[in-house]
Amino acid sequence: MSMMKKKMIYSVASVHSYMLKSGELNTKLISLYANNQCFLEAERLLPSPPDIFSFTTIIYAASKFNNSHYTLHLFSRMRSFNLLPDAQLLPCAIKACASLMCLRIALQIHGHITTSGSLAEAFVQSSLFHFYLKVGMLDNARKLFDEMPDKDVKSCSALAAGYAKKADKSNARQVFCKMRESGVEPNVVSWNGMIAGFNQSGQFLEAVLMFKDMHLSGLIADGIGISSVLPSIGHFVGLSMGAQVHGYVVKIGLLTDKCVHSAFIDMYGKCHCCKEMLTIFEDLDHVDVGACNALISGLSRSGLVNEALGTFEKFQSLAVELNVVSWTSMIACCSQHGKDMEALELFREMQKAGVKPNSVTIPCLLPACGNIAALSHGKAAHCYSIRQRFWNDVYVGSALVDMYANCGRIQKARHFFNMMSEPNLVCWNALLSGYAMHGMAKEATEIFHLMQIRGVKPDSVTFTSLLSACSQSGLVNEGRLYFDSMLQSHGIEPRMEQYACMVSLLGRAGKLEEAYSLITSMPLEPDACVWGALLSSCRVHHNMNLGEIAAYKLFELEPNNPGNYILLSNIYASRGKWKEVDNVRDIMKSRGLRKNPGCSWIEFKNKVHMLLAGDQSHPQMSLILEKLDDLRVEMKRSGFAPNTHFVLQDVEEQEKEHILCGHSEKLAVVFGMLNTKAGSSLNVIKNLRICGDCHNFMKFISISEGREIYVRDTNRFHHFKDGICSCGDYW
DNA sequence: ATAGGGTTAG
Repeated sequence: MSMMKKKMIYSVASVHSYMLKSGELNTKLISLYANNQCFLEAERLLPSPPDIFSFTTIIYAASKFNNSHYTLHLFSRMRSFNLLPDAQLLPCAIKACASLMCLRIALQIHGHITTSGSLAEAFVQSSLFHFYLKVGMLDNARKLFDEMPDKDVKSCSALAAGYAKKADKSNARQVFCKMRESGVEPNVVSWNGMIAGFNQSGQFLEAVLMFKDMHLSGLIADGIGISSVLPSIGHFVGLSMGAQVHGYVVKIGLLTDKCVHSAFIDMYGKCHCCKEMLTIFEDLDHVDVGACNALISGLSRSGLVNEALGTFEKFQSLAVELNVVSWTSMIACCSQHGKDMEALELFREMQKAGVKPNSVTIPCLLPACGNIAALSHGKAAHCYSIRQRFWNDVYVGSALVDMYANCGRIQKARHFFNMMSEPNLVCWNALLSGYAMHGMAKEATEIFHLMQIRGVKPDSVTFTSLLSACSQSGLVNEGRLYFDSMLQSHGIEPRMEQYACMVSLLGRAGKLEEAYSLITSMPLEPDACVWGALLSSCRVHHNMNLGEIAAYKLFELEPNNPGNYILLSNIYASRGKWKEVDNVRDIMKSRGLRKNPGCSWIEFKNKVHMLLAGDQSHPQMSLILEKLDDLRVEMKRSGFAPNTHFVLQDVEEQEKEHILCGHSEKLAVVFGMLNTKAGSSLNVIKNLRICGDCHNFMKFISISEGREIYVRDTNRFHHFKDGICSCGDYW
């Protein structure tokens, strides 16, 4: 307790004892205690039965000091004595509700106000109006607004800004224009409210237009307006306008405001102008957290992950007080750029540093858990969300659904989804993509129909998941119907992703010609994903003609992606066309792809091997064996690590796990092992989680029962049973 | 007795 307060109590106490002696206990004394924030003492002095005046005195004081919980407590206590508050007291309670976002009590008070007729009082009306604005119940606010006898600049601007914050362009504009028409000119605060509102609701163009209109109306922007419009410029309009505003700000001398600085750094970061961003940062007099955070996110946005990490560490060593935003940005940066382990580590350090993760931190962290199937970390984040009561946040919720699905726990994802009270489209999509990833088409279509029943409008992402689920399960007719319904029933123009899904759907089902004619007739210029889908299908069905067409398209579109060359050579190999295989290899070489053929060659070798293991009576058996030996020699000669598959056959059980962890081509190894007679090999990889150095496509494997195996690549889980993948692909 | 505007993380 401060000295001041101690002294105060001391003197208040002596007055108290004097008054007790003289028997003059009254509201003045209560007021004395309450206005010095000694509420318990004040409450103790309430007469019995308490009267309305004493309560009023304490409530005023509590409200004056923004003690919202206490204000509401007194209010309910007063009501428990059947004392009715007079109108003057109502705004205090409503203000407390607003600061606590307590809707329930506010609605009760509103009811009381309506029945008691105190709504006629302008100040009661006004406080309720602002309450509804604050909690975003615009319809209620609007009703009160329309009944207001005199609508001043403040209420008009507040309502218009409220609509802007809700992205309700037409209402925002309407209220704003009406205000001007009725002769009330908006001031800088009114304009700023509109700009900030539109910016926050993602109406970037609208925010910029408002800023321009303000300028045209002859008003000069202040720091708040500038820092509200800059993010929108960064998002939407781009550099030239940003630079214009920069000049304008320099001219009017506003480059002293902290937020303006951060906003400029952020704006240049969003436009990927790292040089300008750094210049502004270096010119700062004082290192401000906001500016640091904007810098980190700017570096991250341009993919400069190491620079961002370095900057972050530098700030730490400079003892800059890094806040939640700083840590969260850094975690987001890592999990977005493949540094998943680092993200988990940062989350730990953050808590060690005493910075409390919030509801934004969790959805930044969870993708990192999902990427490397770090289920225990994901679960810990889930528990934390429950303790902090933000598991019902839609961002947290969808990230949790995603994480569980990525970790192979699709039932858990569904279970969690069912518990959410108001899942939004992103949550539904997360669940749907989880089912798609697990190849559970039946569940995916059920979810899609449930969405319709619940009135959730699907978007492009929804259809990508739905179609990819159909594609994996071979539901050709259903997939076609869904694809056609996109435009016809839902008004969504199919995009590249959906075309790629359809090509894959038709292709996997063996309808390669149909897939090809879809490609040639599509209204968009097919990209690498579309051709890639065709090439993969051609590999599955050993279709050389279309495979060549697709592959050569891909060699143009992504000449440096070794995967395409490998796919084509696999098709040739499956047909025993060894000369063509060598040709492809030569093209690779000529394009400088020799650097890392190891992985590719092992993959190729394994596929040949799979073919061999799967079909002992292959007509070209001897040729294949011969080729295999050649490759083995070639591998050794090029100095690559010992061929995992062969090594595994020769080593002791306990060494196998070690070898698996150190190699990138585990997947093929796993497959190979399933095809070998040795059942014992399965024990070695049981529950083995591979993370860290492994190849992008092979993040982890999990094994359920017996000879069934689940393998996840970047997009989906593959279910292998007795060496056969449910999706029909080879691995 | 109440009341309008800001940056950075998803």
